[in-house]
Amino acid sequence: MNPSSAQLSLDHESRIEHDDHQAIRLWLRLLTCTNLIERHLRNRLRSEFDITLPRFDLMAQLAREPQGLTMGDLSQRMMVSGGNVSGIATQLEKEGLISREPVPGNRRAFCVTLTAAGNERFAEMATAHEGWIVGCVGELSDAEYEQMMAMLKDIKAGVSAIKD
Amino acid sequence: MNPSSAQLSLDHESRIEHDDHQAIRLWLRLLTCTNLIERHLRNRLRSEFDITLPRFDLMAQLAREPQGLTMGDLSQRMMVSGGNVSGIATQLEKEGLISREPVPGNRRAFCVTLTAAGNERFAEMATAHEGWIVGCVGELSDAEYEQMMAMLKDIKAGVSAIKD
DNA sequence: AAGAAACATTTTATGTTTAAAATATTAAAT
DNA sequence: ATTTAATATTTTAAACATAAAATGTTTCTT
Repeated sequence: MNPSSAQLSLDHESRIEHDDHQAIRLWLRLLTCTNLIERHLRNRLRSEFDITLPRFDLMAQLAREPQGLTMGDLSQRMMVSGGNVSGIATQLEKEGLISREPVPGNRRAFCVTLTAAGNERFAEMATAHEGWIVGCVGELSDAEYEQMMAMLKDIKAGVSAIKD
Repeated sequence: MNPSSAQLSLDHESRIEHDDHQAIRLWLRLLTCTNLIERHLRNRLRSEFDITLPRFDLMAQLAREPQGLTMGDLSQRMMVSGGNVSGIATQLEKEGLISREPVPGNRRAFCVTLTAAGNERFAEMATAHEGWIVGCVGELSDAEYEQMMAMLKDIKAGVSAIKD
């Protein structure tokens, strides 16, 4: 109940054992950092713009592609299930921030785009959002940034190559 | 609908714009990597051990502390809300993998421990789990590992210092 | 001792997320 | 033409997650 530990904080990394593999330590630290940043962004979006992170995420993907994306595109890019996108899109549509229109040549697909209101709203949020992220990971030097990006690129490629 | 992009994959990073700050690129890549690994672990745990990641997570924290942890300890270390831990613990208890017993000197707290069955079950999973993680992030050299750990440590400290 | 404050947990209401099934459309192969 | 397979989305059910309220316990202050 009162574990004597030399650790500074209690989080995912608390579960590390002496003999754990390097890889596990790295993974748990990675997970902790991502969770901390994600929580921070989530809280800020809520308190300052009254929006959830998934909704912001969907809008961010659309802001990048003015011509629109299909539901499947969004699912892939947001890295969540299709059913999930369906629910989020329904809400954003109800709020008038996105529109879902049938694609002329393909009656299966829907083309999702930001409405004028959505664009305006997203622009407001994007600036603040960028500031928060710089506040989280902006302290690294250019060299460190390059190193980190390269290592993460390798990890990403490796994991993507794994077939479940 | 068919954005011409030089990118290799479609994920969180798809929303990067040319003029985005370094920090945003790093954050989105970090998020992508974590999501990919987490999804992989989740799929494996389900297909090979029929358990969810949160339940495994809770058991992993307990395996590290044989004397047990309180619900509050678990909430902090798993980085999720107390109510969430309550629900997960209820299920694991129902499955006989953990036990929740009152603490002698403190009638507010509960001491949560792995049962014998829970210990046995966790041991089986832990070996496989370590292998999966090594497969995800084990390709880095020792030097790279040290660099990454150091940078993430700084990020973690910085973000932890932010008061919402 | 009494009241106030902090603590530990559970419960409730709401929302998110996934996997899987269901529905429907399109494309390919007989 | 018909079947088959692949695609795109929605719906459903179960699990997960949070915030906030409720309950009960302990500690602190007076």
